Amino acid sequence: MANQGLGAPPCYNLRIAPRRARTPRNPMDPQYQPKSLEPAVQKAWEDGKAFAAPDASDKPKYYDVGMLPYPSGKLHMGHVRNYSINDALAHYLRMKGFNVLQPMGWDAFGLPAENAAMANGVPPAKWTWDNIAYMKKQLRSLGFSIDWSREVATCSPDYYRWNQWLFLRMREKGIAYRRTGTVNWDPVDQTVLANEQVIDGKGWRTGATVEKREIPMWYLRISQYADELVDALDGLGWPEQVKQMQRNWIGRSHGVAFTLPYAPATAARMGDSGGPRPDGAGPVGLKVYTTRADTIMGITFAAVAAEHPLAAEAAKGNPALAAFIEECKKGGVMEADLATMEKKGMPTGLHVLHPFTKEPVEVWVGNYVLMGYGEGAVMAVPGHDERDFAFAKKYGLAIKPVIDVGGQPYSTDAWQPWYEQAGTCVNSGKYDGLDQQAAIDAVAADLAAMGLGAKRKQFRLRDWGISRQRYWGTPIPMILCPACGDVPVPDGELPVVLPEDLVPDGSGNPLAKSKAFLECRCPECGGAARRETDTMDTFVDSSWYFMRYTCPGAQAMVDARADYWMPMDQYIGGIEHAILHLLYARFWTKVMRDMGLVKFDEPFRNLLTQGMVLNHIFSRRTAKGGIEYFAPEEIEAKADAEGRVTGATLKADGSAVEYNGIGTMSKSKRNGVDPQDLIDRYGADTARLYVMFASPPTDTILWSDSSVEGSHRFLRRLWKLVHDHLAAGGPVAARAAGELARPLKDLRYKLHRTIDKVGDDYGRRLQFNTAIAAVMELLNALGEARDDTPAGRAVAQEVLESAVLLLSPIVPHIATALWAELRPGTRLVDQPWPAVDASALVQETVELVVQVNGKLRGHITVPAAASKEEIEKIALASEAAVKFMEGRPAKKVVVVPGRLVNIVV
RNA sequence: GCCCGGGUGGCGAAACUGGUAAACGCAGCGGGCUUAAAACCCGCAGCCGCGAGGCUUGUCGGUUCGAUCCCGACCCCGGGCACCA
Repeated sequence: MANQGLGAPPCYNLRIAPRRARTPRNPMDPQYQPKSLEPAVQKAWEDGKAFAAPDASDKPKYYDVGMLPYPSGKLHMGHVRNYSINDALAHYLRMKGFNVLQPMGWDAFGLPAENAAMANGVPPAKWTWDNIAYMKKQLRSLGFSIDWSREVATCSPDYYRWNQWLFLRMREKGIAYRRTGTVNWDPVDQTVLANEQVIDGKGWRTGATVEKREIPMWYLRISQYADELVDALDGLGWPEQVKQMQRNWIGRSHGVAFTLPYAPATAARMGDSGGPRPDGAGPVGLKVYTTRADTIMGITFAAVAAEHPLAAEAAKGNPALAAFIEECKKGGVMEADLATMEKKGMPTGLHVLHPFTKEPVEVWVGNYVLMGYGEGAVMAVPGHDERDFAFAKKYGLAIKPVIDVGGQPYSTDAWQPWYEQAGTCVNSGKYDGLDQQAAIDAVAADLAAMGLGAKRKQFRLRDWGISRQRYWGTPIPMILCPACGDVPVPDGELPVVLPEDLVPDGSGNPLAKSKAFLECRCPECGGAARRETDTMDTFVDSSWYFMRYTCPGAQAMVDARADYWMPMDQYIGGIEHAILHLLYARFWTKVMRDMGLVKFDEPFRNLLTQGMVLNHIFSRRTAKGGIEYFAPEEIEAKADAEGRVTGATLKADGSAVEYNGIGTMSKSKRNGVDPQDLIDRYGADTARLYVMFASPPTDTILWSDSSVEGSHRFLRRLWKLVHDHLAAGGPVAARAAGELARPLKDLRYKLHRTIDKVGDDYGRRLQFNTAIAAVMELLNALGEARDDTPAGRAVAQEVLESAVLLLSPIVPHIATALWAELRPGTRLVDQPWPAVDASALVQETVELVVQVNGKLRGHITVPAAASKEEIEKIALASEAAVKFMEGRPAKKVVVVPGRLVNIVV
């Protein structure tokens, strides 16, 4: 408008729409318009198949996978965070010359689909496939460099047939087997409940008190691989934290298993003499396992789980005990609940004998003894085991200290953490004075000599129960024949296809009511038979999907292409999967290896566990006693001065709701944040930049959308810097190495330091927030060093090209557009990662900090090559040193080259 | 309860191997540009103190010339605990 009226009658000017000067300019838009720019860039990638990964290449391969999403309906911020990290690495490694594969798929079986079906009557299959379609659109709009030709949905028969096939192979090898297991039972709905569906010991829909129930289930013998699963952790490029969690989970311990012989009356009751068996099968009595055999002289009672056979025997003719055992069946099976329960018990009236003193020891039933670990029975040493101690205090049982820890005084008044530390045996007869290991060895040897026991390696890890009494999962390919028993479905009849039109109603598995599915012929005798209606745990689905990505359409479970891509180079997903999913997938891989299907031992070479994206959780009880959740945006929350939420009401009607603290974003708790608003308002690049800049990937973040604006502002600034540079004379050749005057030399120093740092952040540290900050600093420095001379413009060109390349893994759309303008005729996707110019990093002087007694007092500038002695001299002569030494002599001078000088007076 | 993490300005964070605490950004304040607003640009900014200076990384204690970082105890928050995924 500045040239309004120039050379033309004003009346015409009013009619001409674009009143801006029509100077020849770059065809690109001077405004940053992600809405139009991003789809155009995405289309160009798609048309050029820019991210299709060939199954063979001269380049080294890099297989980069994000844990596949559950198709819950919409993406949430956790997904954006996860796949933005994956994608940044994928782009970075492509630029570093790797053949990169980044695939995507769907963990499509699971409970939420059944819940949705119950809520609105839509079959789980339709709900799931609709969600997949929507979420795929969202992922595409985020512009991730995914090779979509390899997509896997675990609910498609082409995929789950191989779950069934491998299950049958495992059964043949005895890895899959059937036995009873304990489940949560809702007595009102007459159905098995998932742990998640049990809230405070009650069914989530009915509010009824949950009970434990024993039912037959299929198990996979993961315990057979326990040693290898522990030992192989050492060689993995995983966070130490995750390896430690897996080690503790597997819980390999070295202890002693032995028998506490029955006392004579008990032996008679148990129908046995109490002596060694004539058949040599070992002595009869109560079998226990302990890692603390050194405390054996401190036994004051024994305790068994409520489910232990001895408890059942003792309950005969003891109504009080029978009632207690019955009471122990109340409540769910969750370990957290069992462990926090008040310790309760009851004497059985039965006795065993201490193996060495032969004194009678009373056997109790204790609700804190787990049937699933060891022998389901323990020798109780309240003096040195916290749980035994609490139990003994409650029931007035004797507490006998038998370990001395550094002479500290023992008191039975209250438990002290050091009571369970290793020490020296006391009050232990012949073992007195022995240290822990010597005592364990001696006790084990004596028990062995008596034929009562031996050292044993024990694991905490239990076999993997895969049976689920649910519809929306992989059918277990077994047939139950009244004549032949359990009969496997023949390979030729796989897959056993899950019908997709059933709608669960909350009263058990609809497969069990579907004649079409249920009724079949026995493959062995041809008689009428029934199909197994249990389906597989969805962790089966996620135990090998990453192998199937590598060989889409394979006629076997996997083919040779899996050997090219696997093992995976980088796996990224939430820390909540640190144990179960990652352990099961490792186990599954080893089984496949032992069957000759794959050649590697471990599936995931490197692992990044991203922190959770957390949000507030609000809920309230329903009239029936169940629970319902509310999204944070439906809530008006009140907070105290420290920002803690103290109360909350529903915006709609002002009714009170309960605040449940903060927790991970999930569909079931309704506290996920849909990133779609962000994408619609600011574009994918801003959303991606924001999640990457907010914090390091391993940190948890509490959701807040307040600083998104800043990320968008930065991209606009970048856009403007490039366009201002080009407007001042078009693209020029970037600065090559060579001598420059001071401000430009400093700018190039900053540039190449930044290239070095950003590469290190992407490639080694996997920390992106600091990489982005470094580029921000670089662009700030460019803005300050405005220089329109040819040399200045050449350095500016180099800085801008580099900044675009450095940011491109995180914001690929804007980077693609800006690159096309900075280097017309070339494409960003063809560019390598920028190289560091070592000559730009040479400096003549360095600035050091001067400290007196460890406190910062001033700065000195010294030649980069100065020796420690020279630096010390300059520092002592500096103004700051003279002032703060106050004439005192230096007792000591610490020189840290490149950092500081500390003068101690 | 057990196992694994975390706690730094008003907020997100940085400090990578024990060496300048608070880079980079958000929010804020002051100024410029504008008729005005938006956008943009410049500047200020941990706390106390007029200042010199002192204090500050959940709390308390220790090691060290020097501690956000190592050690001990405690408090709080998150993840997992085997049928949520």
